[in-house]
Amino acid sequence: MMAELSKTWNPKEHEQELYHWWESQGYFKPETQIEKGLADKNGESFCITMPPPNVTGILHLGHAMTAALEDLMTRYYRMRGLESLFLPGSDHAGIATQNVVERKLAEEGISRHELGREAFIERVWQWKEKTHARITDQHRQLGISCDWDRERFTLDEGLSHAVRVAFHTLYERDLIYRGPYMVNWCPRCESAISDLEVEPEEHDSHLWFIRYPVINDSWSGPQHPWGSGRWAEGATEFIQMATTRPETIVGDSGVAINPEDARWGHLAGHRAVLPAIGREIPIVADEAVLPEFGTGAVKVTPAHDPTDYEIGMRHNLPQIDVMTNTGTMNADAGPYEGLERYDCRKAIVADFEKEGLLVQIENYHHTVGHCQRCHTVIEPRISTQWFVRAKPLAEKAMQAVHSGEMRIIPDRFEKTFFHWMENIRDWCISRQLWWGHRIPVWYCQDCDAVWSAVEDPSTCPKCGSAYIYQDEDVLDTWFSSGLWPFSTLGWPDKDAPDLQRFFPTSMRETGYDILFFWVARETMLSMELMGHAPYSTVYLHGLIRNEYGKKISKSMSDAWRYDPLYIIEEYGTDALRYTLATSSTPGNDMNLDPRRLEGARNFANKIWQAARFILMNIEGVEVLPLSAIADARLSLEDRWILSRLHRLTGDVFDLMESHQYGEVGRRVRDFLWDEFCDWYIEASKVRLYNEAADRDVPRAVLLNVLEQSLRLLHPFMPFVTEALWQALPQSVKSGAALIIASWPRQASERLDDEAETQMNVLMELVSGIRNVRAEYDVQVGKRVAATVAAGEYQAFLSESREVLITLARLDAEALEIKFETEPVAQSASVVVGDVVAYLPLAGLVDLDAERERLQKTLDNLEKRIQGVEGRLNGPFAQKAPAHVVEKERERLGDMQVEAAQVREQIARLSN
RNA sequence: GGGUGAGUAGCUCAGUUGGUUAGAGCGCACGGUUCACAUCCGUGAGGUCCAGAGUUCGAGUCUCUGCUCGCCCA
Repeated sequence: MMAELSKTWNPKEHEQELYHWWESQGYFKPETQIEKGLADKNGESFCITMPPPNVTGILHLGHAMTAALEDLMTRYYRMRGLESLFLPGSDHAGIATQNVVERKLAEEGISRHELGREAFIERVWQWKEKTHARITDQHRQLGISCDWDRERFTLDEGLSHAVRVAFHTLYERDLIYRGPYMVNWCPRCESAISDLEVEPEEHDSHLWFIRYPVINDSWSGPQHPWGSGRWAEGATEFIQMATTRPETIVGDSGVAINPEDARWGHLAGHRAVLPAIGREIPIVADEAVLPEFGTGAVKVTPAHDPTDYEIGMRHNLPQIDVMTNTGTMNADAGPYEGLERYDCRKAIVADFEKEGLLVQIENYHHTVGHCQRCHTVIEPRISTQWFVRAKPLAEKAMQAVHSGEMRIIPDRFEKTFFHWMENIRDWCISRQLWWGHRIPVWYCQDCDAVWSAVEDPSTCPKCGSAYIYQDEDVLDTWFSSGLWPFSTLGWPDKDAPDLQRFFPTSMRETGYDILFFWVARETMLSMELMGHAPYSTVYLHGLIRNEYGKKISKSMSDAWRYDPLYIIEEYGTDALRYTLATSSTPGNDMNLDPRRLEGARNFANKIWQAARFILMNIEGVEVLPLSAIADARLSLEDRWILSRLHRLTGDVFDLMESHQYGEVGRRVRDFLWDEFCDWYIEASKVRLYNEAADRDVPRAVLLNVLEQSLRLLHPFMPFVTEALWQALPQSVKSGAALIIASWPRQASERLDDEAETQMNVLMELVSGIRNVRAEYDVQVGKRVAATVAAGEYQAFLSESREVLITLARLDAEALEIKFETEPVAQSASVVVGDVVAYLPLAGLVDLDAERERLQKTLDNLEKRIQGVEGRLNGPFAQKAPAHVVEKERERLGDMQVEAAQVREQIARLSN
C-alpha cells in the first residue's frame, strides 16, 4: 500500500484512507471472516451492540471512550478468530431531540402545536438526518470497526415493530398498566418523566409558617371575602404548619398531624378552613407526619406531593390538581387562576400576610427535583400514565446476576445494581410527546374497550365499532433502547440469523452513569422477553473529566479542547484511543491530561521510527522468516528480545481475558519503547552495520518482533499499526491486513531465562558505565578503555563484546574481558554482581570522588543486606513459604557478592 | 441518613491471589545535532504510598477508626 515511510507518523495522511479501505474490503463484517476461513461459523462468537448515541447532538469524550474500548474488544476477538460483530446504531432520544427541534422552531416563532403533529415530526426527521450523519462521521474518524450494513435506529421499522411486540407482550402479561398516579411532571416539556429523569438539586429557599383557622363552637367560618384583611376575623383557634410550597395551598384537602403529638392531638377530627378557597378540610392523624419538622402539622395536598398522596389515600382525601400542563394555576386555584406557579406563590404569601395567616418565614435549604433534559423544576402531580410493573422484572434481572449468567465489571457495581433493583418502583413509560413510538393502545368510542395490538386495528374487537382511536402519547425512549441487544439482531423474528448467532451478546460496555437508565432496563426486558440475560458481561467505564478533575461541559470556556475531533486533529486518533484505554481503571473517573495525549502521540511516532529503521535496513534484501533460522545462529540479544516478546504475549493474553485493557496497553508500550527500541534495536546495529556479520539474523528478528508487536498493539492503535504492517514484506506476515491477522500466541520454546539473566547483566553493565561516564563528564563521542573482570560471565560477555562496545561506547582496541584481573590503577569501577568493569579514565578520575561514589553504593547495599539478614534470622525463615525464603537467600547471596566487590574497589582506592 | 470511589513523586496516573529497592509519562537538573526518531537519546534528583490502630514472619495492597475530596441513592 505504501512505498516509503514518511519522516514522521502523520495520522491525517493515513487514517481515513485506511478506514475506507478496511470498510471496502468488508473487514468489519463477520461474513468476511467466515468467507476467508478466519472464523468458524459454528465456533464461539463475539458480539457487542453499540450503546446508541442520541441523535440530539455530537459525540463527546464519553462516546469516544465507549468507541475506543468497544472497538478494542472487537478487534481483539476478531483477531482471535471469533466471528465478531460490532453493531452500530443510534437512538431517537425522545424528549431531548424534541426539545432541540422545538427550540429551533421557537427561533422562527412557531410552536409545535401551530405546526401540527405530522409536520412537526417531519421536521424532527430532518434534524435527525443531519445530526446522525455527523455522528456517523465522527465514529468513522474514531476508527471503529463496526458493521455499518447492520446499523440500526430506534425508530426504524424493525425496531418499531419490536417495540410494539414488546409492549403488547408485557401488556398481555399484565406487566404494563395504565392509571392515575403521582408522577414527575415537567411543565416545560409538558410531559411526565420517570423517576430516573429527575435530578435533585440543592436550593436555598424558605420555609413559610402559616396557619389555618379551625372551626369550633365560637367560629363557624369566614364572614368576609379573601383579600379583605378580615377573612379570618373571629377565629379563635388555629393550626399552624410549615410549607416549602405555598402555591399548593389551594390544592389542600386536609391537614395532618402525628397521632402522638401533644401540641395538636386534640384537634384530630376537627375541621379547618382552607384560606383563599374557603373549603372545609379535615384534620387527620397520620404516622407519616414527622413531629420534628416545622410545627409538627402539615398541609396535605394529595395531588401535588408524593407523601401527601399517600396520606390522602389513607384518609380518603380528595385529590385536587390545581395546575395546568404548563404549570400555571387552573380554575381550582380560585382567585389565583391563570398565575404561573411561582407568581402564585408570591401572591399567596402576600395575601396570607394581609390576612394575618403568615406567622413567619425561615431560610431553608433543600433539594428540589429538576427535569434532566430542560432543567425545569419538576411538579409532582397526579396524572394518568402507563407504567411497567417493575418488581417482577427486577426479580428476574437480579437472578441473571446472582446465577452468574451476567457479570458486572468492576464487580462492586453489582451491589449498586442489586440495591436499585431491590428498591425499584414502577416505571412510568408514557410521555406526552410527539417524537417517539406511539403507544400501541387503542380506545373505543362506543364502548369501554381498551386494547393493545401489534398491527393497527380498524375496528373495536369488543363491539366492532369503527370509532376507535390510538393513545396520543409516546413511549419513553429507554423502553425501545431497553430492547437494543435483541431488537437490533432481528427480534421479534426468532429465526433471524443474527439473533440465532449472536444472542445473547457478549458484552455491554458503557459508562456507569447509565447503569440504571439502560443496563438495568435491558436486563429486565431481556430476561422477560428472551428468557436470557442480554449479554454475559457488563464492563463499566468511568466519566471523563478535564485534567483538574472538573466535569467537562459545553459551557466551559475551553470546552473545545475536549472535543474528540479537535483531539484527533491535534494528536491523531490512535493517540486519543490509546490514552483513553490506558489512563484509568474500570469504573473509575479519568482526568484527561493533554500531556498524556502528547505522550501517546509520541509513542505512535516512536513505533513509526522503529519500523522505518527496520525497513531501511532490509531494503532490497530477502528477509528470512524466523523459522528458517537455526537457534544456534541467534545471539544473546536475539534470544533475549524473543523471550521478552513471548513473555509479553502470554501476559497480554491473560490480561485481555481478565479485561485489564489499560495494563495491556502500558505493557506493550513498555516493551516496544524500553526494551525493543532502547536495547534491541541499538544492539542490532552492531551486526546490521557490519557487512561481515550474519545480518540475516537481526533482520529476521527485528521484523518478527515488530510484526508481532504490531498485532498486539493493533486494538489500541489501529491506524499506525495497520499502516506499518502494510509496509512490512509479505514474507513475514500472513493475510492481507492486520485487522484480520491472527492474534499472537505465546511460543513457550522462545522463553529463555538464561538469556534474560545474561542480558540483564549486560544491560546493568552498560548502564553502570554510562553512569560513570556521565558522572565524570566524559564527552559523549569519546570511546573509553575498559577492563572487565567477568568471572563466570566471561564467555557470554565475550560473545557480546561488540554490543557492549557499542552501547557503552567503549574503545574496541582497549577493551579486555577476562575471567579475573588485577585492579586497574587510576580507574573508576562499575560493579554488577561479581562482575567488575574498570574504566581507566586518564586524568579524569578523582580518587576521593570515586571512593565516595562507591561508598554510597556500598552503604545502600549494606543496608539492604542487613534487612534481608534480619529477616532470614527472624521468624520469617520458619513461617514464610519455602520458595519465598529461598528467593531471599539468593538475593542475600547476590548482594553479598556485589558488596564484597565494592569493598575491594574501595580498598584499592585507599591504598 | 444509607451506599460507594478516590487520597501513591511538583502534575496526571499505574501498582489483581500480601513477598520486602513502590513504577510510568510529563515537569525539573546535567549532557547530547552525521548514520530510525529533538514527537528524540543518555544520566540524575525527587515519595513518612492521607493519619492512627490492628491482623501477619511480612501491608501501598487485608481489617477497623478518623480526616479530606467526589459520586450514587434516599
